[in-house]
Amino acid sequence: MCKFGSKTLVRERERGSLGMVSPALSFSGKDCDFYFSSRDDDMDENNDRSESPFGAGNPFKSGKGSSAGDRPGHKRFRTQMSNLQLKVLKACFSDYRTPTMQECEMLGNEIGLPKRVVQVWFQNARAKEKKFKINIGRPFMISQGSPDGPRPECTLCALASPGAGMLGFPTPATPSPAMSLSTTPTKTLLQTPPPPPPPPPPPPVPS
Amino acid sequence: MCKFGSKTLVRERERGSLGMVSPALSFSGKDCDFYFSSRDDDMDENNDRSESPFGAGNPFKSGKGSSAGDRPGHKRFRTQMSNLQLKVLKACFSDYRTPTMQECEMLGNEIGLPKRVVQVWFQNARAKEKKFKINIGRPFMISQGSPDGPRPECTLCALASPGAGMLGFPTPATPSPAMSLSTTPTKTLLQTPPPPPPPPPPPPVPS
DNA sequence: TGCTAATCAGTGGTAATTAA
DNA sequence: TTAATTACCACTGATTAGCA
Repeated sequence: MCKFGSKTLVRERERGSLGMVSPALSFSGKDCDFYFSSRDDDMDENNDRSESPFGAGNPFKSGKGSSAGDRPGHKRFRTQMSNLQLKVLKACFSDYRTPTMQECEMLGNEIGLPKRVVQVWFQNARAKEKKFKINIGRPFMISQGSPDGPRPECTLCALASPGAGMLGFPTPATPSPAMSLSTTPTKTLLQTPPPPPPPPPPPPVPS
Repeated sequence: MCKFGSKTLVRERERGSLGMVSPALSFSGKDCDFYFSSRDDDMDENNDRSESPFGAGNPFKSGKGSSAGDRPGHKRFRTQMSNLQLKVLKACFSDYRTPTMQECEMLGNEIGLPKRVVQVWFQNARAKEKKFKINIGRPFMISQGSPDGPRPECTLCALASPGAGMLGFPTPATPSPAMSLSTTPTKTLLQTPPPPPPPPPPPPVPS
């Protein structure tokens, strides 16, 4: 089984092209260096966006092809996100924790970060949130309406509360199997409202 | 280790389509721009891909007889279906599980996917369904009213699928017992009307 | 140092292939 | 065609490592 291979990202998930109505973030962020890790697991594709409003000065992309990471003596690049970028990311995160690749890409374009970075940020954010929840929920003192408590509500509909910030999630700290519903409601990130909901039923083959 | 299922989410979102009525798929999907997958390793893609509603990019795989797949170093192309496409496919699947070649072709045209992809999808769908059926019939706790599927929705809000009939397609193909619920009903949040909560998308950035 | 971006390693779903 | 495999790919959890 091949575990990972490089990925060519050809994938297109649900193309949010729909209407991305994104709020046009026109930030003037400042720095955003991307680096590319071309390691296996991820793909990186650097979309070249060298001119994004967020400023992209990419330091130098490590040569990519060759695993830049394993290079001893090579520093790993660490993207320094601007406040603005973080703000946007957090805002989005409160809405949905697991954007699709495509959404990551769009969002990345909006704020001037490579898709990969956005993706990683979300991953880390999810991890962080989870860890946090577990911590507070653990110790004996769970009694109470614990903040994170096992909220019976459904993750589907209970999106995080807007103001909630990261912890807005209902998901119980414990990943109960049953819950694997993973809250990820993937939806179009930037709330693209475009096409109404139309699940066009399949026509029984137009014969 | 039960981790959560991952991705599944992207796909099957709400499936209330059961009733789906008007088909009307009039997509013009056919564009099919194909991208040739870039090859070898990383590279990336970046260009935005097509814009058709379906986006279908058909990679036209297997082109020549030289089995595209066996080519070492050559990645096998993997079609990434959009939600819309999946929705349609599932809906169709609920109607008839074994469409003819012709039907596959027509359907493919409607949604912008090559006949072959449609055909394969149906094959896999049948296989998955079968597997699923076998699985649920076994393990403990199957009690539930629904013979076919786990109901992912939440009772609180009942947001998810109303009738959730799962079109005949039990999405959860997960083998793991515990996970069987992982059907992640991902739904399109976007359209979730419920919470008026205005998810602040990306803040308008103060320039 | 703590926070967190990036990476490593492993898991699971599923599109595409191959065998029967 | 079905059944079994193979290969792709996004995700999670755990680490590693940069920088305030």
